[in-house]
Amino acid sequence: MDTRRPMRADARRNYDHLLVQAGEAFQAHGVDASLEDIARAAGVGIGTLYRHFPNRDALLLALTEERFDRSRASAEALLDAADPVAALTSWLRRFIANSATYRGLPESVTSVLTNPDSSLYATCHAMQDAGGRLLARAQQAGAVRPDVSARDVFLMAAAIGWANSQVPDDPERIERLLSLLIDGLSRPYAGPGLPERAHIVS
Amino acid sequence: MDTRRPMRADARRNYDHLLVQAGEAFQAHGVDASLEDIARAAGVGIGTLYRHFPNRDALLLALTEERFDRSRASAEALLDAADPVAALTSWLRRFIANSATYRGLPESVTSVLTNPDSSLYATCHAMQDAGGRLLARAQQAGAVRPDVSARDVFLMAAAIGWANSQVPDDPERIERLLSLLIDGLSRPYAGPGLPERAHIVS
DNA sequence: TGGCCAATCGGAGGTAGCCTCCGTATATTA
DNA sequence: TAATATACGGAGGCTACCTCCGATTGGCCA
Repeated sequence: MDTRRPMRADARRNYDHLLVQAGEAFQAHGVDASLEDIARAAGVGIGTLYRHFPNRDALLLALTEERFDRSRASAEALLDAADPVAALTSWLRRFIANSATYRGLPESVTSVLTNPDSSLYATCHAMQDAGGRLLARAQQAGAVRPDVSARDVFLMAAAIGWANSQVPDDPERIERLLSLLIDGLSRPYAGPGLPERAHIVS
Repeated sequence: MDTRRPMRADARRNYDHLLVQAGEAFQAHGVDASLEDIARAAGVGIGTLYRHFPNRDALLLALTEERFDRSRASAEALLDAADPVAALTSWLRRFIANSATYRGLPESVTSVLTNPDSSLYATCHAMQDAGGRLLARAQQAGAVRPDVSARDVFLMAAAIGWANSQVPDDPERIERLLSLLIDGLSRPYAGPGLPERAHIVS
């Protein structure tokens, strides 16, 4: 299948070092970390970094693609779960954790999803589609309001990841915000009063 | 009260031009717009920009302070409104619109709120405190779940502003996402089943 | 083993944006 | 009109991005 030669030993070594150092730099400084620092930390010239990874996104791709693909697989597995809302919740929790891996990653994820030229586009869309099926299932079961789109749900999930990275660490915060989102998604009590409240105009 | 002399006429003129051009640049390119471009557009040297506004935040402050202060006043006025949830909703809508004025502004707002040295700190905190009283009132009325903090609510509101700026314009989106948030905040129907759903672990 | 060359390396250098500093220009006041 | 406080402007030092190409080297073959 793969007709390309294997990498030369030095190239392979540098590639691996770069990935390790990029991971640490993104962890420490967010996805805007200096690429020259990464090259220096990996003990290679800046030209070598750019040859292996022609832009910042390529580096991000190499570091995150597998994670996003596992998230897609996880969504597909959860389609068989007993409780559709629990399945959706559990998958969203994972999606949020993924997109909060590095500071600035939620921005990249949402921008990738609207940019077909991005190398992560296919992976992210497959993940989103799989999540969309989880949402549709919960809606068909009547447990989630039917008027909400997958796009809006993912946006909100990414937004929770963003929010969490904006303020000092609080290990419980993601769970609290996710719970707010899930309650908002859940089909509200259809009695008098409540469901209309959100639509009152000022 | 103000013991300072009035600005020299040329200084005043330049100051005004800079503000106008900065507003347009932030509108067009987000809060990371090039300051050198702004100076050029205003017909002044970069040194003049920095004398009037020692850093980017000072420019942002001058452009947004009044808006945030009006938001505080609006929160205080809404304390007398008949329906506490409608009042909170209406104020959050305004808060979101304010923090979505420029791309990147939600980041600045959340960062200002955790940085007492920022010149916008006092204004933003006053606004947040006023909003917090609106939330407390809705909670005391039993219409909003009591276990949610003002901090989390503002974070989510800022996150909605962020989300909206990440993807192509959709005039209805803010309203849909806000409605999700409000439904999540609203005290859920206390019958069997629903309220627990959000807390199921994977 | 030795030599060749394609693959790989490295960093100089051009671009852009940030911000400071200080010699020059000018609005204001007397 | 002259003196002076005030304000101007942009050169220049810094950091980061990214490209290009001469120097280097790993791997293969005789």
